[in-house]
Amino acid sequence: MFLDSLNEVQRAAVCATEGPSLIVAGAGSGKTRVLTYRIAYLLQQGVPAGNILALTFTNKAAREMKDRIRTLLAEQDSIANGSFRYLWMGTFHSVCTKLLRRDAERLGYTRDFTIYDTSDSKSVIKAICKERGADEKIYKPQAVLARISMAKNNLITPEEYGMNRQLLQQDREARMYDIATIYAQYQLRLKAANAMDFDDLLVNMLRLIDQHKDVCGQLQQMFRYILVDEYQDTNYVQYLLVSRLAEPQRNICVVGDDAQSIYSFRGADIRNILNFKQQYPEARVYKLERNYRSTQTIVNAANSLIHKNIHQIEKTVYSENEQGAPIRLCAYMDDRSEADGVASQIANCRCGYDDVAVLYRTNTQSRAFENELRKRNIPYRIYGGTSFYQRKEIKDTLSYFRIAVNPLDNEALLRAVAFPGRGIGETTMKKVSACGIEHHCAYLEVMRSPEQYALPVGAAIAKKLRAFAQQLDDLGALSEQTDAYAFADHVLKTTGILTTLTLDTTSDGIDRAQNVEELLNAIREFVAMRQEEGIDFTPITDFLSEVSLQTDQDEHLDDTQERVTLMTVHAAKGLEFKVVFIVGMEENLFPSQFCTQMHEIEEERRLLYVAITRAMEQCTLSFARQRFRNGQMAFNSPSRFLSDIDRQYFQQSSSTTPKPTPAPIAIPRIPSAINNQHSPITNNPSPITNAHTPIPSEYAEGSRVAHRVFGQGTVVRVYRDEVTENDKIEIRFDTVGVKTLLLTHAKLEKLD
DNA sequence: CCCTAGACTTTTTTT
DNA sequence: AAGTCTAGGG
Repeated sequence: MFLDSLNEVQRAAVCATEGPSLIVAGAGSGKTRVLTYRIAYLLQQGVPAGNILALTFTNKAAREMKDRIRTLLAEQDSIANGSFRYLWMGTFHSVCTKLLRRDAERLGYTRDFTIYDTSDSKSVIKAICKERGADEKIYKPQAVLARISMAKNNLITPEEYGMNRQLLQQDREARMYDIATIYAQYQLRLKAANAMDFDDLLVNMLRLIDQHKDVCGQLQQMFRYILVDEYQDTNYVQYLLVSRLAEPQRNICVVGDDAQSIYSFRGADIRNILNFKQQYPEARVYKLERNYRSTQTIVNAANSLIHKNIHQIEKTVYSENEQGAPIRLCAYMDDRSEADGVASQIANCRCGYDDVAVLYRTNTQSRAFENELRKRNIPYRIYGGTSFYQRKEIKDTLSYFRIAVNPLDNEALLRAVAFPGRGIGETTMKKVSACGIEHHCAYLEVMRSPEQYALPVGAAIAKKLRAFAQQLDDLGALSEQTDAYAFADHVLKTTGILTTLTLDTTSDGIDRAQNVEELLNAIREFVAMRQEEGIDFTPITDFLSEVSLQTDQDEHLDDTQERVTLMTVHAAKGLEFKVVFIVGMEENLFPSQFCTQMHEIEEERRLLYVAITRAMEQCTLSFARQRFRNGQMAFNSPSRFLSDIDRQYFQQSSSTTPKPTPAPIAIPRIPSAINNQHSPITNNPSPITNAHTPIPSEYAEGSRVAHRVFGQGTVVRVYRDEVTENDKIEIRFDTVGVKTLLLTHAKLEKLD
């Protein structure tokens, strides 16, 4: 029997299928294993796959789990093998989307509703703020959206928001007095556009089951077994959703680790897991405390760190693996030498590239490592950052699909109008949108018949508007009859997207054209895949709904080459690597500069805990004494967390070299006391770079030139900036002082 | 209306 | 550094 490979607690947790269970799973304790075995076990017990709902937090986790179950069932040669694909498994958001599409009409949406991503949402908020004449310096779209999102995650309606003293007080401190109204308008706009944002997917799902008892009953009947991974990262709405669906059978199994809760910034509430036992008094609790992944040194070092947190569930994670190598700590002069040092350590590493990961706090840190790895011909794979579907050219192209499927999608319309340029400008679209809002109709509708809505535009523009509306309407009609691939191909060719992109022969422009080609390929593959599943007709709407929640771009990059993995610590959750480098261990970076309160620092500490426990054999921490950030050099002291880790687990330094050295050196002194004070970022006005080479030019040093804006001046020098690889000219203007301009762009006139 | 050059701002993590 | 915003010229 396949349960033999589990330890006792694990097996018990797998087999306790009836009633609520809480599995507290320490890092590396085989949590995913228990979940996958549990599902496989259920299937083997004859539970139909369609009755099982498994919720994960990221796409990656869902994919991983699916693969593992597939493998497990294949090994077992199980009869359950075939039904595997009827499993309900995915992120909260993707499962909710699928369920919502079936019953969207009940909530006043069509089944083709659009999912607005963050940039769509921000754009809506920006428009609202502008219309209201709000100060853009204070009402930053991102900040406003964060407030709205927070409210939604806690199921607070706009009306409730307006009456909530605590929220209003917080807003007052940020000098935003109007969030409730903006929130209300925002919701109206989305509804009118037949669109939901990420949070709406969850909130509306909850509304659906709360307001429609039949749907609720049906889903409760269907999901007889519910499993939730990473339960410590669920927010209030997710908690309510799970609670509702689990009634009345209460076959709910949640898995999590409070020590790995790292998503409170998006509303995750650790109390969900802490209070589970109170919510389900009959729940069985399983504690998985033995770590199978890492060496004792790594586990103990991580423990010593996490014990510095005040709030935690009592739990002893231990390893019976080898003691293993000590944790290494490397100090570098700057970010570049850090990347250089890590790359050279990777090059000399005896293990395969697949076994190595470089983990960082922020996505922007990846660049330095990319450069150094490329220099050494070390293949790497980068996760996160701006995903394929966020790129401008892709978003532009997708907006044509979006509007064809959902003519109310105003954000898509605004994008489509702007690219490729067709003589309909911002001013005109401002009028169109104002008109659409006033008449409570889609912007597209206004464009169809501008005169009917008394749009104040000239006849020529009205004609352009009508023509474009007609084109989009035609696409809409076509999208229903044509296969996704044929449709996309048609859109690319008839709207001028392809021609415009191929016109640009700069290297970036070629990239963009290729990206769009790749999108077309992805659609072709999608259609082919569906065909294999026996679905003959795949309209573009199916592709859109599949793609809108997809964030990992290079999933289909299934090459066989071994690669080093580069990603944020957040993205690394749930993964493991033999060798892990955790870089940028500096104050104001890790922990992030934005945490001020203790609970935020504790979350960052948990984040480092997650990072360290990804390592199986070797873990190396590093920091730089100075690094380029936002175009300036920043000096930060080593992270306070370094002194939270018990010294005995570090490699003891044999000699202390005070000299700056490019090679990793043992840090002479770990900051001893906890430094509660944030050391401010020091700005160095003149970065210590000597990468400016004089180049020959028609503008001699000391010669007089004239600029159309800055007036006359004297050339100081002309040089090549090795960092940016731009040729620059520095001029001392008579009236405005010294300016540095791009040589190729500056429009200068020589004076003799 | 559209483009360009220059100024100005932004700072985390993800669905 | 990189992206967004704006003024001004075409």
